[in-house]
Amino acid sequence: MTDLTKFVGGCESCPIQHRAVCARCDADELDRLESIKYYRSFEAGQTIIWSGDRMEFVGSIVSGIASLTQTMEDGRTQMVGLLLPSDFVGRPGRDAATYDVVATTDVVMCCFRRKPFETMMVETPHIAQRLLEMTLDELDAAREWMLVLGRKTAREKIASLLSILGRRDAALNLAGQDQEMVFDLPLTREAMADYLGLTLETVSRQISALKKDGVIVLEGKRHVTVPDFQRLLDEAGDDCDGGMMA
Amino acid sequence: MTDLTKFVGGCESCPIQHRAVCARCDADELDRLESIKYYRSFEAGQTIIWSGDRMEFVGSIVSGIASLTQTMEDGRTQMVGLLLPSDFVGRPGRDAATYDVVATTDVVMCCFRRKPFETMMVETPHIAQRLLEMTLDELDAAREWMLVLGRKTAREKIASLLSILGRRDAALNLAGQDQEMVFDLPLTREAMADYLGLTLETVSRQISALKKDGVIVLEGKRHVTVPDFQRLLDEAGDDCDGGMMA
DNA sequence: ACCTAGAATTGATCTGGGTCAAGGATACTG
DNA sequence: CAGTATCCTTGACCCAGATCAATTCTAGGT
Repeated sequence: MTDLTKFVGGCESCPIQHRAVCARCDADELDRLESIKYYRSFEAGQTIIWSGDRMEFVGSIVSGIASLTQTMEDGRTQMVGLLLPSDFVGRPGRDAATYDVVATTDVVMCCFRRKPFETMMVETPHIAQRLLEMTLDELDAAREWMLVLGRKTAREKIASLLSILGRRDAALNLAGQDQEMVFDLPLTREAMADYLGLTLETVSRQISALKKDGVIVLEGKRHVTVPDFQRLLDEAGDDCDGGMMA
Repeated sequence: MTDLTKFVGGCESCPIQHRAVCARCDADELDRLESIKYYRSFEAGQTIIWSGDRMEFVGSIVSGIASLTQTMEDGRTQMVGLLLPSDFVGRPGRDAATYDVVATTDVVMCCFRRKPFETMMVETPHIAQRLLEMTLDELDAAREWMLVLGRKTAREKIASLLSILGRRDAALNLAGQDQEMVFDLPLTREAMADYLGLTLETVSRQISALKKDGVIVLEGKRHVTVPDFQRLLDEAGDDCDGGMMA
């Protein structure tokens, strides 16, 4: 269980304060939020919310990675969202969850009791404004992903995922652009397959192929080095940028 | 060119007034909107907005169907959204369009000049609230579609699309649930293929197969009858509902 | 150091849907 | 009412990625 005491100090030391749903709130508003908020942690693999369950809270990912997943009766599953620190979980105004939310790594969440949060959303435009912004970004990311799922080859899909993960990591670490890019894969091969609409065998084969071709260098199974990021983008089939992940 | 005079009467006679982004506005707010609004019509096949272009306006689809489309350099295209009457076009706060918007049928739009609209959004929470609601719905639809693109077979994809189009039509015509469902396909085979991540040949083959198996009855190439909607849902692989389209 | 279990790789084979190609069906135009 | 353009269907063949089946890594745990 992750130690939560380091967070209870309050919002002024919160690592996601500038990007989360509360980013625009002033001191008063943060005070009100504080009264309906609590922290929870989840271990890797644990399901945070089951699809169909009543949602008691909404909230933000503080640290770790979670995934939104949809499953058909016969077991086929598709990941429909990757939730990173500062991303918002839950849908105000809806009683029941529509997707499974699963902790991919250990996760700490900042939760708000749902009903009071919804009330507050009506009264404080700062929250709704920020949530709209974040939701529009997520919609863009989802649409970017529809192109990946619908039209890209397996190799392009892997390259797309790696470029997103790498870009995200670079943004976090403030790394320079042209230098070598290094990061750890936060996903298992199976999770990547669920994200990409592939089988885990195909994921494995394509990663091996990218390694053989020198597009990436692997150290162990998870540690990735990208010697030439532009090369990776070319492999992803992205004309220019390759889209963002919220 | 569609006759626009029937709309200039104002918002009180607008067919989408209860579902569009202005749905929550009171009379004063509608007056303000009126001052920055104008109607435009587009013919089937015409591109309403080009990806990368500066966006001069945002707005609502009043009648007709448009599609959001993404294209790779080599020509592969993926439809990432289907815009129906009352759906919102454009992203406030963004200068350049990220997708092509193409009129699938003849389309009439209610446009707002972008800059004044953005100003108004900050000042009148009713607009932002409604837009948030609509964006969340679209995000759900996009995620539903990711499952279709990533994990469903060609036959399931076609059945999914038909069930969405049928459901939408039924909602519009207030038809009873258990009776026969009849509607016209608003999309060409190629547009369906672009939506489903398939080729037009596969779309044609699967439609023929569904016809042969009695899941649907075709009259001409566009007029569809669904004798048993539950059967269609089963073919779509949807456990219960099959998801909504904004 | 050994044991176990999940994660990953790699090979062999199969198949759903893509590709290429040849017509049909409508509908508009002159 | 032929001429032609668009949309659609159908057939033959092929290949990317799925499926089935072993191994091989790697990280804990004892």
